Amino acid sequence: MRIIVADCSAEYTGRLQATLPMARRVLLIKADNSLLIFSELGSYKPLNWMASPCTITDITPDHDPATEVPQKVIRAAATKSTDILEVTLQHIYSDETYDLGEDPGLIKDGVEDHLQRYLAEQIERIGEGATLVRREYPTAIGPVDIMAIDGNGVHVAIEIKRHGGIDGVEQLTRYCELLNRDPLLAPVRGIFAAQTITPQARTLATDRGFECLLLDYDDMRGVEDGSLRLF
Amino acid sequence: MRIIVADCSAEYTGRLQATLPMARRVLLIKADNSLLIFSELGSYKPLNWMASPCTITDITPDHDPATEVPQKVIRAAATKSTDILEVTLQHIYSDETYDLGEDPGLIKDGVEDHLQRYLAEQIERIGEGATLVRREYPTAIGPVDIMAIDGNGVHVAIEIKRHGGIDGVEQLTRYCELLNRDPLLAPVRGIFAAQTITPQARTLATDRGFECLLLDYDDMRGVEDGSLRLF
DNA sequence: TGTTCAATGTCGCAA
DNA sequence: TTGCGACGTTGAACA
Repeated sequence: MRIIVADCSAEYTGRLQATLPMARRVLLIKADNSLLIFSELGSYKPLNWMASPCTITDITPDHDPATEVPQKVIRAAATKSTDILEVTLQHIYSDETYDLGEDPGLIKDGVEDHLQRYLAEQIERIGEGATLVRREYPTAIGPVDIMAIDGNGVHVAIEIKRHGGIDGVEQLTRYCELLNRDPLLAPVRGIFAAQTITPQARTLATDRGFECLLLDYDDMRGVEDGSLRLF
Repeated sequence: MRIIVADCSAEYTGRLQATLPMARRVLLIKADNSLLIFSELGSYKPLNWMASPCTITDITPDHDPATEVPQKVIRAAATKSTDILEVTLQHIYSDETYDLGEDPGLIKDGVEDHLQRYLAEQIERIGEGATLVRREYPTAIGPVDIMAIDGNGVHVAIEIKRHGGIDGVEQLTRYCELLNRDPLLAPVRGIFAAQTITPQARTLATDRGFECLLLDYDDMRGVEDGSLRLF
C-alpha cells in the first residue's frame, strides 16, 4: 500500500468523464494497483478511483522551479477497458509505502441470507402444516426467495427482505403474476416477510392480497440454536 | 485526515455484526470523523467503516510489555444510531495527521442525463418521422424521461437507463398504465431505451408489449459532435 | 428533512 | 463468465 499526501488534480475518462480540480488530497495505491483519491468529507466512496486490474505509471516531468511544472503524474490505465485516470501531483507532502500482506477478510452475520435460511428451516412460521418446496425457486424473471406449500396444499411464494419497502412488494407481485400463469402451480399465494415493513409497503401488499409476515431475527436464531443444542 | 498504519482487529455492531481478524491495515480518519479500514485488495469499498456523523474515541490501555496488551483502541460510535465500530491496534507503524482543507469536488459528464439529451435531439432513432413532445414529461407519478410522437401520430413514452434492468421496465409500465388512462393521449406505446439491457428485463419488456432500444453513447455523441461541427 | 432514483456503484452467489 | 439482486450501499435531486 502506497500512501501519498499531495496537492493534486485528476482526470477520469471511461464510462464517463470526470474532472477533479487541484486540492490537497490523500491517494492510496493498493497492491492490486487500484488507486483511490480521498478528501476530508463524504462516506467511504473516494472522489475518484481506478479499480483493479490496471497498470500504474509514474511519470516524472523535468522540474523547472521557474514554472509550475507538476512534480509527478500518475497514470492508472484499466487493463480490460480504455478507462484512464490521470492524477497530476503539484506538491507532495508524503509518499510512503507499506506492505500490508494478505488480509484474512471480513466475517459477517445477520444478512438476508440468514433470514432466508432460518425461514426455510422454520417454514411453519407461515402457517401450520406448511412445507418447503425450495429456496431460490427459479423463474424466468429471477429466483423467488422461498417457494412453499401451505397446509391446504396451496403454493406460496415468499419474498424476504431485511427491510420491507415498496420495491419488495413489486418484486413479489411480479413473481406471483408469473407463477399464477402456470396451471400446474396456480393458485399461488404471496407472503411478504421482513424484519421491518414500511407502512406504505404493508398497505400495498395488503391491497394486492399478500400476507405480511414480520420476522424476528433473534427469535428465529434462538429456535435454530435451540434445535442444534438438542443434538 | 489522520492516516494510521497498524496491525489491528475490528468489530462492527449495527445493522449487522462483522468481525475483522488481526492483520496489518491502513486506517483513514477523515475530518468529519468517518473512519475507513483498508487492506491491499478489493475495490474502493473498505473492509469496514463508520460513516459520519459519529464520534471517535481514542482509548490507550495501560501498557504491559509482558502481556500482549493492545497499544490503542479506537471506538467510532454513530451519532444517530447504536452502530459501533471498535478497532484494536496491536502495533502501530505510522500515525500521521494532515489537514487537507475543503475539496472543490468532482465534475462529471456523460451520465443518464446526457443519454436523455442526445436521444431527445436524435428522436428519429426510435423510428422515422418521430417528433419530440418533451423531455421529463410530467405525470402524477413522476416525469417520463421522454415523450414523443411516432411517424403514425401515436404517443410514445420512453424510459431511458444507462443499464436497463427489471426496475426500469416496472417504471415504464407504471407510466404507460397511467398515460393510457388519458383519452387525449391513449394509445401510448412504451420504449425501453438503454446502453445495455439484461435478458430478463428484455423478456419482461417484450412480454408487456414494449419495444427495446439499445443506445450507443459514442455513436450518439458522434452525431451530436458532427452536427455541432457544421455550425 | 425524508423519499426516490442513479451509480465509473461494489460484492457475492449461482447457473 | 455472466446474470442477478443485496448492500451497514453512497450520493444527488426534489418535494
